[in-house]
Amino acid sequence: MTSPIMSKINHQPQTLRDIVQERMREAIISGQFAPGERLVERPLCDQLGVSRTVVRETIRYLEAEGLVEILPGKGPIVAQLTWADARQIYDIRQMLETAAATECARNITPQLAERLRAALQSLQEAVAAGVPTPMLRATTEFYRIIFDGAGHNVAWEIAQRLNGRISRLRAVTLSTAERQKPGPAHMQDICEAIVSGDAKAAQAAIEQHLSDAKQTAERLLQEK
Amino acid sequence: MTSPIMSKINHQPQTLRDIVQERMREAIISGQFAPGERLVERPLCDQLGVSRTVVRETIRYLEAEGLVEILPGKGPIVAQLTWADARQIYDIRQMLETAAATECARNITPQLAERLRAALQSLQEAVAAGVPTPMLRATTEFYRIIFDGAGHNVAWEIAQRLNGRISRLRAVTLSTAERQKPGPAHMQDICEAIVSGDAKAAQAAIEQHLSDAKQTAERLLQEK
DNA sequence: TGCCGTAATATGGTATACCATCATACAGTA
DNA sequence: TACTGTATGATGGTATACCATATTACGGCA
Repeated sequence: MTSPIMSKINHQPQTLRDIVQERMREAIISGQFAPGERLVERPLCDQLGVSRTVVRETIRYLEAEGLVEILPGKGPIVAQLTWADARQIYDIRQMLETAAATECARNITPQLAERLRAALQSLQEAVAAGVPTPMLRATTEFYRIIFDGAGHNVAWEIAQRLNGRISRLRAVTLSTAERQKPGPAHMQDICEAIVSGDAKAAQAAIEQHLSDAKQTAERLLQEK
Repeated sequence: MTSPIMSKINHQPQTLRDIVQERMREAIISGQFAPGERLVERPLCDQLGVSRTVVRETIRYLEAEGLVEILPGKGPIVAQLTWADARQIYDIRQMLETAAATECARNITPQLAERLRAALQSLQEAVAAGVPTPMLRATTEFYRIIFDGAGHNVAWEIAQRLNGRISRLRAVTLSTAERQKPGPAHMQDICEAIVSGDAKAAQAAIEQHLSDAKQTAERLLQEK
């Protein structure tokens, strides 16, 4: 009875909601809907082959996530990002990531170090290949390990949500900054600092990295 | 035509959703539903006099806020708070509040100082009266001014959401700690530090305050 | 008496129907 | 021709209907 064969089977009903949520979030984050664009429910339903119930519940969720805004009396639109908000998001990310890196450095173990190095490796390969999506994914994975190593799951959720809101900026900052060396170099600094348990250095590397990203983002948002 | 009488009238449709959202959030935060308690939709509908559509959309929103969890194949329950999560929440709050106080101190103006002092006054009166709800409200208002003065609206939203998740703890920590002097004293320290533009002192006061709250919270959650 | 199977019930998931409101377009009139 | 009023369509808000699943309760059988 205690054999793994007879352990509780993992039966996750995977509702339509979950699928649609995932798809719409991805669509917004990847820029398939422009900021400010109206999300008209019925066409979305046709497109996804589901009922309005599902789409509307999804919209409520994404609204709470900050990816969608509701214009009262009008309807949902894709959230628009101001520079004022973006700036704050970068600042908050810096706090969260710094704290996570510090704690992660404190908790460092050989296994954790190995995972970090592997993630860094993947990241560098993705950067070398130059394809945006895998780069973003690898970057996310790298940070996920840091937050995980720190035991900062709450902060991770917040950071992820914030990242969703600045996704458009991230896509561009990654493809410009990251490809031109400093980005991956920073990542390597961060990795090495954490692995060697040097919290101060990690903090500095993260600060450097994010202030670069912030600057690039500012240029982008200002010119628009 | 430029007279205020003929300016655009402020017509906000106030949907049932908004009302129900407010009510249910309040109900959860104020502890009218116990953590882990199932939120059965139909009874809620009867109670509130609305359709399941409205209740379900509200649940989706509160789920994203972290106040409600969905057990797959079961349904929604009031989110349960572990000490591991609570601890992180206090840490994140400390970062956000410290940053806000620092920035607020940097931006201090006579008007802002006046608003802060007034809020502190109200807070002290509420504490003197000893009624929990006004105390919570006054505390919230005090912090709101700090975040507002810092221009940290994004951080404020995050802090508010985190506060929702630890509301039960806050209610208790406020009624124990705050009434016994240190709480209000800390608030006064924070206020004075900001008003005099002393960011370092504000940071120290906030740290002191939150580490107290964190300790009280830990005792509470451990014993449960 | 205890266990198993089936029926009834509770409950969430999904689809659809209906209504109110707002925008738009068209037609009629001055 | 210009303006106004009405009709039509688009769209979100809300309610309801229906289905699938999971739990519970009860009754029959060994």
